[in-house]
Order: sequence, then C-alpha cells, then structure tokens
Amino acid sequence: MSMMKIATWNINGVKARIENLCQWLKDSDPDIACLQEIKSVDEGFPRAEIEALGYHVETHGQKGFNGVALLSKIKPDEVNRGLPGDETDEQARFIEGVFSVEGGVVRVVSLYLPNGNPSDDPVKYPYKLAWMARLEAFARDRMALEEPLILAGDYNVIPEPHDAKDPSQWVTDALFLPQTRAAFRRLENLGFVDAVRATNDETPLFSFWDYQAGAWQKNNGIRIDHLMLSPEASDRLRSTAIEKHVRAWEKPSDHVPVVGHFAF
DNA sequence: ATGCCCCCGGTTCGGGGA
Repeated sequence: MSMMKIATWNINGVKARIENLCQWLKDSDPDIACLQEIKSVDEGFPRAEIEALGYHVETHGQKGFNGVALLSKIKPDEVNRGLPGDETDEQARFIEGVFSVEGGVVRVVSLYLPNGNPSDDPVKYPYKLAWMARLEAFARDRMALEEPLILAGDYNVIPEPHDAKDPSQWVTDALFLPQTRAAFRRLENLGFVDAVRATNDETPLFSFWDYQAGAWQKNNGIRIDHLMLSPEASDRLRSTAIEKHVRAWEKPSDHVPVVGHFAF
C-alpha cells in the first residue's frame, strides 16, 4: 500500500505560469497533476522544465486557448485524447491516462468543461450542456469497468449555493443555472463522489477567484474545480486539500490546485 | 448595465475567455 497525491489545477496559460508551476510541483510534490487551460499547442508546451523535475508529460493542446495535460511521476500505460461522442468537436478539453498501481490500475482524466457564458448565447450554453451529456455517457461506460477512476478538472460548475460567496450573483450564470447543476447531479447519480465534499464539511470552500474587482482580496470566490471519484476510487480516498496559498503568489492563475490523497 | 483582468499570437491591438 502506498499513498498517491493526485491534483487538478487550471493553470491559465502554462507558458505564462511556468515558474509558478515548477515551484508548486517542488512544494506540493503531486504524483499526478491534471492541468487545464494550458493555452498551448503540444509542441510549444514547456516540457523540458517539467521533465527535469521528474515528471512524465502528456498533453492535448490547441492554439491559443483550452488545452489539458497530465503530469505524472509514473508513465501512463495508455493515454486517450478527446472526449468521445462528437467527431466534429475541435476543442482540446479532455485527456485520460491509465496508470499501473499496486493491485491494478487507476484511470485519471484531466477535463476542462466548457464555461458556457453568456448563458443566452445560441452556441456556447448548448455546447456546454452537450459536452456534459457526452461526459455522462463516457462516465457511464467507464463505470462498467469497476475500476478506480478520477474525473479531475475545471468543471465550470458551482454545485451548491454554499460553493459561492454570494450565490445571488450567479443565478443566471452558466456555471450555476439549474440545468447545469442538474447535469452535474446526473454524474453524481451514476455513483461519482465529489472528493472535497466527501472529506470536508467546511462552507464555503473556493477554488477560483476572479482577477477582476478585487475578488481575491474580498474572498469573493466559487468552487468549480472538482475531483469526481468512482466508487473504487472513493474507497481509496483518505483526504483532500485546496492549496489556496498559490493564489497569493506573484502572477497567479485565477484557480488554485485541488488535491486528493489516495491509498493504493 | 457594463467593465473590471488576463493570456495568446504577433506586434503595440484584436480575439477569446471568464
């Protein structure tokens, strides 16, 4: 039995954030780190700096925006890029790695769920809901494997009113609309557990503070970065943490790492 | 009601995002 630390962090531009990322890898020492919004093509990803810290790097990038990555101390046996269900979807928002651990495997997904705003946009909000339906279908398929599976990422979903400083600010927002929260609950109803809420009664808890209007200074945050666990993964969960100290660093991302400790 | 602020690509601003 060994402990594994698995983290998710929306880095908001890996090239702009490489110093913060390397410092965090050294300090926090995750076994697997799921990154979102790398905003880089695969060839432009600063892999050498990260490999020098002992990490294997797998990316699924695109030009300018979106993009996800998996950094891991052990090399994955298998990597899958792109969320199934729409061959025409060009947006790089999903990468899955399969890792060998004691007694079997763990599957880890780094996902960047569409924001969906403005919520009355004829394209953006329907795309978000369609993406969530595809994620649900993927999760249902994977659930049949009865393996430890961690769906980690920036969900752009505020699950409950107590996951926002001021929920009244969010009632017409794509992150908090009833349809968005219902789609998130459908994922939970498949048997996936919100790791942070399973291990922590504290309210509110935030993982994102907007750059604008002094949101960090006012602690006007929301909790939108989640580790969703299959039953086999939640059996292994021991604790979680939100590493909010990195939000106070120079040139921060607007999100902070959310981590889980697992006994494998 | 709107913008606040940020990153990228490429160039001193527009596109895109949140």
